[in-house]
Amino acid sequence: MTPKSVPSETTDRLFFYLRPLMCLVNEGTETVLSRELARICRVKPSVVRKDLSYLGSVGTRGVGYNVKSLIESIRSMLRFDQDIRVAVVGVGNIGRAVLEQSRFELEGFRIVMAFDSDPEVVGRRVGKVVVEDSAGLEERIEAEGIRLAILAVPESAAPKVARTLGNAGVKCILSFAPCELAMPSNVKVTCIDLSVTMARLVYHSYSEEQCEGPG
Amino acid sequence: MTPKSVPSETTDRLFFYLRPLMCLVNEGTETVLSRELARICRVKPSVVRKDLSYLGSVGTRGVGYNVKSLIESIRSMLRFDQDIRVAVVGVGNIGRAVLEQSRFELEGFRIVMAFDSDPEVVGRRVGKVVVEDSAGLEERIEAEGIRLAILAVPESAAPKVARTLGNAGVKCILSFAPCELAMPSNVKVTCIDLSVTMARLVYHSYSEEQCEGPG
DNA sequence: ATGTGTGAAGAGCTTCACAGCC
DNA sequence: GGCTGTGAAGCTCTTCACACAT
Repeated sequence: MTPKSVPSETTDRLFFYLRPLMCLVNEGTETVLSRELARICRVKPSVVRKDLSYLGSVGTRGVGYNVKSLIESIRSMLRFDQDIRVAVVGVGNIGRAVLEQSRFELEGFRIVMAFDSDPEVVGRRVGKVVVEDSAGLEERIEAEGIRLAILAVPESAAPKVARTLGNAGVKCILSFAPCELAMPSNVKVTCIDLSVTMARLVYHSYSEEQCEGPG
Repeated sequence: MTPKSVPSETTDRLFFYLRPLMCLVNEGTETVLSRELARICRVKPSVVRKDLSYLGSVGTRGVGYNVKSLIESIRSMLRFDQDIRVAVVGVGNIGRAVLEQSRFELEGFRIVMAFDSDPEVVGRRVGKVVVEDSAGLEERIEAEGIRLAILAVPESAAPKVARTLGNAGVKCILSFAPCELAMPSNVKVTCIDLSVTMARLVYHSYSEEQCEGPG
């Protein structure tokens, strides 16, 4: 039971608000109106206000929302108030891209380990970590108490590696392999599936065309 | 106005059903029950039946659904019955990963062009295409009538390149740059935002824990 | 007997208008 | 005056039970 039953759409949007808010704070903006945040995120102002109302009364009537305290409130509600430690498994093209993304640190993630089975890659430094041998994966991840792993291994290896991660106590897997991982329900899996994403995108582009086309 | 107002959640799930259905067809399975498809996709059988009912009466009572004709029906409704031609812009780690993903062809996508501005990369063959110079991007994409582009350039370059793509007539952009592209409404943009995805994943893993923990 | 197709009830989210506070 | 906070209405999606087809 959540304290007051926050709609899941609302929590999804709260995550989404965080990035523009951090941009605003970097630009030195102190206050933001529901109208502005709505414009940036392409939702309605009333949606923003309703969503933020689940945080309590975090705004000031007649003035708007204080950006910094808004970020804090959101991160607190989303259990995102301390850095999340991440392990990357598989250092191919995708794994490298993730490891070299320095932005993650600014956004509350810390990549603390990377694994690969290729001797060519093991021992090399990529981003801020040195790639370790997959052989020690389970033990190392369990020892470090890693909650979230990014799975960037070939599809053929994915289910096996995922099981190992589950045994090591990982609770979340972000997978780039577009296949069923068959994990128990206590391990949450999200799959980045480009085919599905692209197909949806194209579909929606046709629908819009119909709506906006000349009558 | 859609013919009979298909819920957007339903179209989303229909895309999602396609992959397991194609696996089934590859395994030689001819018939599938709503119960099985539901188990694979982790939804309820009644959801599957309701979703598929928007395609018309595509199943046989007492028997199930014919896998092949189901795939055809779904692809037809989703306007996904012919290959989608794709251009990849930016051949760094992510661009390479996309270009080398041979799976896309099996799933209805054909990557026909790739662009980069780095002379080191231009002219090289990656996957099935030869990387072209970004200088010719607008002209080439317009000439080929590309509808969907995958944007895998550094964040700093993303908005500018996106504008060029828009001018070239692209209708859909799948972006890996986690930033606002500020496109007009006739260009649909989907952003692969790992930070948001990871944060949501971790959040949900905590909620589950509460529900399933020992009372 | 078995599994699909569907109307109607129910749950959840969105929207709007305006009260409340600065 | 200006913008937030919110209850209630409206809408969309989900769920369930059972009629219907094989």
